[in-house]
Amino acid sequence: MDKTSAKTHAKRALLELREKIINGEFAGGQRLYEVALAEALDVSRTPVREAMSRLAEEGLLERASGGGFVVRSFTVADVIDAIELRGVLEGTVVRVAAERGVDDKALAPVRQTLIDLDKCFGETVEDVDFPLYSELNARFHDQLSGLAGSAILARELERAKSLPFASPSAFVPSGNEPRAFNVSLAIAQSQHRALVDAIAAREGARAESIAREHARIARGNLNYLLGQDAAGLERMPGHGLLVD
Amino acid sequence: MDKTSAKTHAKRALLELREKIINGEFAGGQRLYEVALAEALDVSRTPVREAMSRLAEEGLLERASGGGFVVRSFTVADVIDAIELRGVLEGTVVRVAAERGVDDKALAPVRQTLIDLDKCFGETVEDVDFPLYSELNARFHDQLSGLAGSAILARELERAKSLPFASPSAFVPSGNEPRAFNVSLAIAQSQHRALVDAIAAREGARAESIAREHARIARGNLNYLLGQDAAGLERMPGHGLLVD
DNA sequence: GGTCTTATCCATGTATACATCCCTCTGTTC
DNA sequence: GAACAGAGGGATGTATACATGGATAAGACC
Repeated sequence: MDKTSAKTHAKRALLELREKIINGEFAGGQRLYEVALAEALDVSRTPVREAMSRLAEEGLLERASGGGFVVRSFTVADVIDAIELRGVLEGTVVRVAAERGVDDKALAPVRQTLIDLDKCFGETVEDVDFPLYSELNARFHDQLSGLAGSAILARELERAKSLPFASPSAFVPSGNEPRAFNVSLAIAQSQHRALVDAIAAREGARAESIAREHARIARGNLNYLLGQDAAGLERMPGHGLLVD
Repeated sequence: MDKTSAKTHAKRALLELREKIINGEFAGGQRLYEVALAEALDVSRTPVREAMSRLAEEGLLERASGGGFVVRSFTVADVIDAIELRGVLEGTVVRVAAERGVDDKALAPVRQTLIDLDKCFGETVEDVDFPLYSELNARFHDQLSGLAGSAILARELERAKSLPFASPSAFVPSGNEPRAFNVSLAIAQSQHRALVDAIAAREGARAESIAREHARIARGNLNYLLGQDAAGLERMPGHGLLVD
């Protein structure tokens, strides 16, 4: 959706503000002033307040004690915990899905995504269709959310994934990465298959532990980026939210 | 805090609306209209919008697709899942706390709460100080949240506990309950002790599984209430949010 | 009689004027 | 020189008038 064509001013303000925050145009911890933003976005304070309120729901802003909003800031430790949380919640969803049972009909689209994901891998380790993998990976994880048939669990998992660096596709390499980075994609895909098998076999504990380990790939990739120069970490989605 | 003395109209509206929702004055799924609420609360639409936005953050309201808010509604299955979620998140916090280590100084106030909780139990099974137990139990669980030293995990756990029926003290009996109900309090307290021991011994897996099992007591008590007549379920906090 | 169109109403969206509160800076007094 | 008081400015809080858009009902035409 083109952000300039959003139906209401509040929606447009929401899209623009979210983009600015994620792109790091505001420093983590920085306070946002209604009047200044209203002028910058060329709307009145009312839709700005509405947008900021929604961003607080998303977890990108925090309400300040004396009123107003500040950009939420994250340390590297927070990023690690957010990834851990996502893994725990995905693990819970797939465990519960396995325990309660998922019929083949509901599992079919997930299996189709697995087949599509396989097609991202070519003859050699270097030959990977990164953009397609990233898209299909996101689809796979989205499909997982609903498998437990629990709106409560799905909702909180979606919430956990909404932080840009906690998204399942946050650390998918963009190409020309070290060999080990590419190999991790093949490992991830084998975990995808094992996960679906465990759900189908109603092996809840296995499904849960695979999901948690799967999220650890993201943490590993984060650690790799941390070992690079400063420019490396800047490739992390939402790196502008980092402080320290 | 007296709700009539809140600093701003928005805060007062928030307190009053939250109370009305939890007490079931609005049916689950019912749409809330700004103008009607503004008149009922004797403020303008602006603070009402502000309050509703915060209630949406809390999870008591949902934003409707075409704008506006509806009271979030829960089925019994949702209540079960919310309790499960709380157990999973508490489990994660205590596991991570155990893995990362908690020094004695940080654990001391938790141990003090354990000692205080013991004092709630008298000579006989029937002799339990319910109000005090409920208060101290809430304190114990609040203290757990911070043990992992993770703001991210603590925040999401607090969020999960904010649904009235998912709170750790939601199903603490109020007195004159069947013997089995009272016994469950003693079991819960023994789990409290085992939990703290596991954290101190850095036994993450044990701590996690105890926390999950501990949450199951709430589910058991819910099932007990479901087996009673209709009046039984009405003693569940937030029963007004239930549909079906 | 059915369907399409139009008018009206009601709810939220938006802008804006004004209120209020807090913080800061300055000036005066002891 | 220090401390308190008052003034001023800037931020959010609030009320309200008006805009907009969707749903619904009524009426007219086929």
